[in-house]
Amino acid sequence: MITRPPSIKDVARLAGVSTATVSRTLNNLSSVSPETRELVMAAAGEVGYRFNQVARNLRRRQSGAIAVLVPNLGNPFFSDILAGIESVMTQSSINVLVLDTYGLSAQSADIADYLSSHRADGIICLDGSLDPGTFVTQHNSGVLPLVFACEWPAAGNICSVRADNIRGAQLAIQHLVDLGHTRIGHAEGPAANVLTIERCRATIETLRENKLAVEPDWFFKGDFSLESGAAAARQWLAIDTPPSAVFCASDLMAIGMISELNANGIAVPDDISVVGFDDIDISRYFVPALTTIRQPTGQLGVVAATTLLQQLSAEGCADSPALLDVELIVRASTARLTPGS
Amino acid sequence: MITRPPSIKDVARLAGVSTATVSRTLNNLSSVSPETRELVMAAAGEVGYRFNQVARNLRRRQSGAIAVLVPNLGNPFFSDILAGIESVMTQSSINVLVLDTYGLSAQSADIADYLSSHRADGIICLDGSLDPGTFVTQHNSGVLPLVFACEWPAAGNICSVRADNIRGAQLAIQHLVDLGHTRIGHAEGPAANVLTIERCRATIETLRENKLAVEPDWFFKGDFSLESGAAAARQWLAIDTPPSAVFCASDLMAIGMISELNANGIAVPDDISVVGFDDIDISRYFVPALTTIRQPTGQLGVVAATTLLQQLSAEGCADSPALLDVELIVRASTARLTPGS
DNA sequence: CTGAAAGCGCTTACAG
DNA sequence: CTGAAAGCGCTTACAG
Repeated sequence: MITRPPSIKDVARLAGVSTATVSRTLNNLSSVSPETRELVMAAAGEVGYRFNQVARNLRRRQSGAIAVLVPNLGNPFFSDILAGIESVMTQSSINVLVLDTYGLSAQSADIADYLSSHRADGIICLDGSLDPGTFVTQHNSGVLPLVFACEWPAAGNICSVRADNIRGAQLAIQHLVDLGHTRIGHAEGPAANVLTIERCRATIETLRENKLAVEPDWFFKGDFSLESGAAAARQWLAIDTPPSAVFCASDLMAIGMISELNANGIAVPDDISVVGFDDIDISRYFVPALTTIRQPTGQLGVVAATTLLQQLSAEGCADSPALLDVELIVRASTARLTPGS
Repeated sequence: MITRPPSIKDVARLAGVSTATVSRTLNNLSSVSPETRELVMAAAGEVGYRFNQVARNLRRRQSGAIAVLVPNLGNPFFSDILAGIESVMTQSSINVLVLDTYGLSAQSADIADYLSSHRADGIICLDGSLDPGTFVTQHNSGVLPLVFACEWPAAGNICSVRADNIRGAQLAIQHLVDLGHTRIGHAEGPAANVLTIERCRATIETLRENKLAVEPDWFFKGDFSLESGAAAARQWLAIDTPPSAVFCASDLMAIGMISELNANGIAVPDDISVVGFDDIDISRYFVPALTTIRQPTGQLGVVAATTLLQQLSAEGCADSPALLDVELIVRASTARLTPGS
């Protein structure tokens, strides 16, 4: 025979106290006497009591969950951030909902609908292309507590945590300059993406500071993906005087590019130096091992989660974005410019 | 001034009907007359009504969420499965909670605790090392609806969806045999893992069927990771008569192995052929492009989600596990055995 | 330190 | 087709 699971009512009855006292005990409120506490805990154990989060959430008018909007779950870079977020939230006993915005981005109404039905108390958004207006779903025209991580919307003053993309691009370009390269190109991320814009701008500025040419033909459009790296390689192959070094906006692009160059008889780093961005796990095992800019991926998730937690406890968000350090990792895909190349 | 968000009570008042009627309208129950329906919808729009899932869930004694237990979120293979699950669940308006079991596996009590507080209505577990007993958290000593995907517990008759690992290993080994290899090794996944066991067993059987040696020294212990592939390479280098071909239990291991071999002057496929397993995105861009066994990763997630949905609607689960097809993808990391190697 | 009671925002048998 | 009412399992001012 199927009975319903025990509630605090059953615990209260067995312990001979009120449900209020059971609740206080379960919540570790100090106002419960040690004797009563023991009584309640014993009763809870005896009836096999299991706390019901849904009931608490309804009463507290919250969902007990935060939503993470991921542009593309399949991308290891994003899932690493997600792992960082998850580790923090689990400790706070907050549920982590994942939403893949891939495909949904177009109709962000879907996302707004989803979030508007009181499913999440806050949001971490890894997709900078999403209009923050999407999240204005609260009553009182308020916005759900919201933190952008990694990417962020170009407009407005939104709470965000970021890697130092400017410095990343500077490090990459300066590294190539220091190796003697004078013809340096850049394989870009998706147009309009803030990361694309920052890395691209810093690339150009650093080239100028070094009095090097900024040659439009050496800037290849892409979208962070493996395939767009391969496409950049094909463009490179078609250029009369191609750059001797290319800074790619992601490791995946660098890998795609090197792969396609290789298939066409161009050797890295002998014929061309390539720098990536991200330092995903595979980079150090790629052949050649990738020189790249390391982002603190997991840390990005951890800080974003911590920041959101602060917002949830009404502490607000710092005015300026949290900027996390990046680091140049020199491996085998870059080399000193040799006369032949 | 902060007011509370409108509830069906507010909608009912404005529409001049009962909350029951509002609820029926919102749930698209046919028993509502078209006129009333319109009245209600108009009122809902006017007050800016947003449905409250938490309240529904409490009333229906459910959580409206399923939990996905992932051994390691950072592994692109798992996040691809997660993406498949997410796509199905979102359509059914069910929340997807992610739990990284990395680190928690030891104290599976944590997981049991988490799940026992009525947070999830069902579970998809990608971690075969987790004891299904962990999920016996329901009252009536019932088990939460549960589907294992990709991995599964060795003991018992648990609902699961799997790739055809046996056939995958057969395809890999037969491919190497067909290329003329006679000394064939295997880089294994983690000990005690069902995938390791199945792939290993099928490897041995296929070698025997082809009357080839099963040489213990040619079986390298690993754990699916890049680093364990590199470790296998170091072992390979230390062998007097090493195998001329190695089947790796994962693409990551294959990549790690090839990378380390390369660093030691051994060329793939000239000196040794290597086959992977999974066909992760990067495999076709690796240098050399990986010959591998393709698993229908996203599909694995989709089928697991669909299966769990069936269980949730009390349709139960098929007795035999769902077996998804795998496919041999021949690329550049394997080659015909040449006299020199 | 503890209890009685109201209430979170829904759903759903029951009655009409 | 519709309403009145009970109830999901908690929390929390209020009173003592």
